[in-house]
Amino acid sequence: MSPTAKQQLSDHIRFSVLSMHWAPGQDLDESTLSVQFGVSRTPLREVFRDLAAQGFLELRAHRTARVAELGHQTLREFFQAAPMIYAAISRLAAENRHADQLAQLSECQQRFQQALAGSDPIARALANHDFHRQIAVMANNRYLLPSFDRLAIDHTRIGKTFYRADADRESPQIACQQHDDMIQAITAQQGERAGQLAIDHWNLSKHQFAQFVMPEGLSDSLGLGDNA
Amino acid sequence: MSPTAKQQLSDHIRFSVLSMHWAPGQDLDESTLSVQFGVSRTPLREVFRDLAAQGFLELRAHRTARVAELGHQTLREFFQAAPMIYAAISRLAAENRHADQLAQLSECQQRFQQALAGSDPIARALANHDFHRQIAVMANNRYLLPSFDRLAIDHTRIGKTFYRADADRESPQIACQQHDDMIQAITAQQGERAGQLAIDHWNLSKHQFAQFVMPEGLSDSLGLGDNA
DNA sequence: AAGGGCTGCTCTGTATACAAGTTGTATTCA
DNA sequence: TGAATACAACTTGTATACAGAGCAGCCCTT
Repeated sequence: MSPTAKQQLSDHIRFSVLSMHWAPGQDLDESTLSVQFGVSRTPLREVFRDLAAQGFLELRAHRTARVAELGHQTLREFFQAAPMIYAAISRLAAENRHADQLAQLSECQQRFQQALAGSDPIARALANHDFHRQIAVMANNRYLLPSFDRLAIDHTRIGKTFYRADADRESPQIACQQHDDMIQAITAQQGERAGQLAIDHWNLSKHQFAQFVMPEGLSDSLGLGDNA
Repeated sequence: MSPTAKQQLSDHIRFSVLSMHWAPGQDLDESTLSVQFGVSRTPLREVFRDLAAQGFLELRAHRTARVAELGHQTLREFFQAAPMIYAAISRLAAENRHADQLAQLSECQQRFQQALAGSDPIARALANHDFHRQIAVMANNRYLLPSFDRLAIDHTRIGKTFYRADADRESPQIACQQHDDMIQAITAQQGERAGQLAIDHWNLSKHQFAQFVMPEGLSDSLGLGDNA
């Protein structure tokens, strides 16, 4: 077995989940994947456990592994937790970032801009995902990171669900500008400003979600008012 | 193999870590534990991975599993994240709790009071741990729970580190009263009040930590001022 | 004809043997 | 005498075979 086979498998699953190539709730077959990646079931199951802990998959005893569900209850919990965690992560990133991490963040933003220029919505979503995760790494807090990761996974998946090419033609540019502002605030170690920018960024994202028709009454219960 | 052997193993490790019976950084031997609990290495390693994901252990490739470290950097991150998460959890518990969960919370508090009456500091710490985790469950948010769990693990371990039987004779009673207040706020679904009570509770806990001599300069950097 | 239970199949969970990597130790050379 | 290197013992990682639980389909009963 190749030394990177496990990593390739893990990357493949993460990509398939984030891109919604695998639908929420979809079953995964151990033996199929194990032959596909030339890995035996033992390390494959370890990968499953790791990814389940990170929020990509769900494991149930004596039952097949599944892509993490994304239902009404999940959405409700997502909207309750996201703005708070995002603001905290952004503030801490400004306070705790190391100078050598700033270049990496700029690289993420560059890749995001390139993805915006392109036409692949999945590439956009993943570049955006990487940008925000880099900020989370710079926040340098092992207690907040697992929550952030779970939020980011579902944020990317929800974004894919709600994506419409015909609407919000200007939103990506606004988001891009907000990214630049966040880089600036983090570079200048302006924690409060970084936190506020995260809220603004969240509200933009939420606005896109809100443009869709929600199941009756859901819109209110998701707290779609402004968090500013 | 007994169907509960894995659970027993998992419980034993959790208890050993939380009680500080196993010191932070201590190595764990797979084969010893596997014979001790009558489980083969395969399920044992799965337990290790789960507990590592929850913050009890740390796994490094090709190296022995360890009890999660608890150093200066960890403490710093802990003090940055704890008040915010605790307040959010408490507020959400008040907003989202189901009526049938209130009885369980009261039971936890009862057990805590019994532990206070007793003389075993570890039993106190674990009862306190269970009480707060019940609140976290009632918050009913899958995104915040992993962060809370990691914080609670280290909070309990830090409490054990800083425990002195000779000091703070009245603190446990204050904490107990605060628990009762939190139950009241959660029962009445007063989110804001529950959040404030969590902050108060945190400040009491922090005060106990602050009574100890910190490594030079650490006290300031941990944000030991009031969060109220 | 419909409901419940039985049987057989499939997939998950576990044990064990083997491979690969790491660490400690001893030996050799400068 | 000290350091570097090769070797050996041990630990972790992986593959595979087997055991046991869930699930579907069928038959039997009512």
